[in-house]
Amino acid sequence: MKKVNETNQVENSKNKIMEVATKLFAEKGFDGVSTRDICKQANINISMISYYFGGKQELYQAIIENMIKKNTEYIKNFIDFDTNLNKLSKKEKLNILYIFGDKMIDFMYTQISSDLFLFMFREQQNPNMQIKIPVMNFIKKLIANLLNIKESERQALLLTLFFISQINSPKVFSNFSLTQADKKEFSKQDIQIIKDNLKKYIKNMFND
Amino acid sequence: MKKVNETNQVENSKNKIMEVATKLFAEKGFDGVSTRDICKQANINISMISYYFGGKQELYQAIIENMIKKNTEYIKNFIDFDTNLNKLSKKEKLNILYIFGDKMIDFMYTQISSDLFLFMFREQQNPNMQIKIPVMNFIKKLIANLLNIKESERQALLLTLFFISQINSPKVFSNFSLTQADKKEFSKQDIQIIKDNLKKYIKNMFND
DNA sequence: TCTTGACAATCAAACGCTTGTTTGATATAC
DNA sequence: GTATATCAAACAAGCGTTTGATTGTCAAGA
Repeated sequence: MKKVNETNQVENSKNKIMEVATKLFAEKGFDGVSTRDICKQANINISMISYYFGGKQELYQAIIENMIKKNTEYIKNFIDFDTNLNKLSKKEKLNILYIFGDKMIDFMYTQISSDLFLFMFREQQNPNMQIKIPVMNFIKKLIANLLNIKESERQALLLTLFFISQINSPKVFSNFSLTQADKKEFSKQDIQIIKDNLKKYIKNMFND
Repeated sequence: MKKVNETNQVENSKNKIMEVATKLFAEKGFDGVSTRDICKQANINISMISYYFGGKQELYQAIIENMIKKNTEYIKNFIDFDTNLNKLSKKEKLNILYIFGDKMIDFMYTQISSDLFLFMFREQQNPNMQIKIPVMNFIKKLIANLLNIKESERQALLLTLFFISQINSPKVFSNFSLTQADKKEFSKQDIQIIKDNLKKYIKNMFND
């Protein structure tokens, strides 16, 4: 049966699949989720994943690319990736780092589902997937420009910044918690504290 | 055929399975590894996983428990979990935190395979597994004793400390790297820098 | 000392089940 | 009437586990 031949209908089905798949992949990882799981929860026929995306792997890829694209666009609202770093003062560079941390945390709480970040987080551990994340590359350049340190330390610094902002997302936080009592959402005050801590960390890292 | 009826032989087979399984689970996650993969690499018959451990899930559990036990024993060499925290000064408490970070980083580099940590790291994301990690609970108590802050912030702080020390393990670091060039081991100097940074972070967190 | 029988360790093969994907039919739209 | 979207059913491959046979070991009895 052909429902309604408007692109909307197709996009609705595709989006529904991606939405459910994102949630499930985030929870259980790529191998932990079956195409049947996804289709059942999305109320969509088994064959549609292959029909729309080509296969499970391609659906996975599509989700990650979509997520990175959204994050990149979001961060671009606050940080200009084309900035000539050499023309900036140290204070200005540091300020970009503050904004980066601030906005990444906001992004996790408001933009898209926080599942996406847990997803991205997990994905980075998969050696087979080497998708470039423009935001990360820019920040890495920024760090390189700020500090005359070895590549390895630069990388460690970048990862630390990235992780600190991720760890504190409710979803990630919740999954890493030790007790049930910890499994709660953060308040706005909590978020502010996390932001301040991250800022302190950056300041401490680059000013000493 | 019965090879040699010494417990050694049995332990050798069991250890071989655990060793290979740990490596593979760390690389690809629980669902990403098949029992056939494990047995093939370990040069051991398919049926032996069920024979020795009961099944794949039980093998997984055994590995985690073993890893946590080793880590706990190692850390106990440097930190007394039974210390009455109320009798310590703030400086002494901070010192325990420094030692904790220091030794955790050392542990990742020297004790056992660094795979184990990537494993544990990933494992913490699995909502179905809620195994208690004594080291983490002690540090949490320490933080609670050090700072009169809300539970959520305490938890965030604990996770941040734990993650920072984990992120910088060569294995984790390597998997999170953006480029091939980053995929290298750290030198002793690098490790010292990481330790110093962690110490600065702790100092900054608790002294301000 | 030799034989015997219970037991431990290992194996190839088979089990039933789930997986991702494909198929061919059917319904709808323009 | 052609193209699109959806469906139930079937497909081969892979999964974790079990089976039943086989081999090696060693203590006990002759």
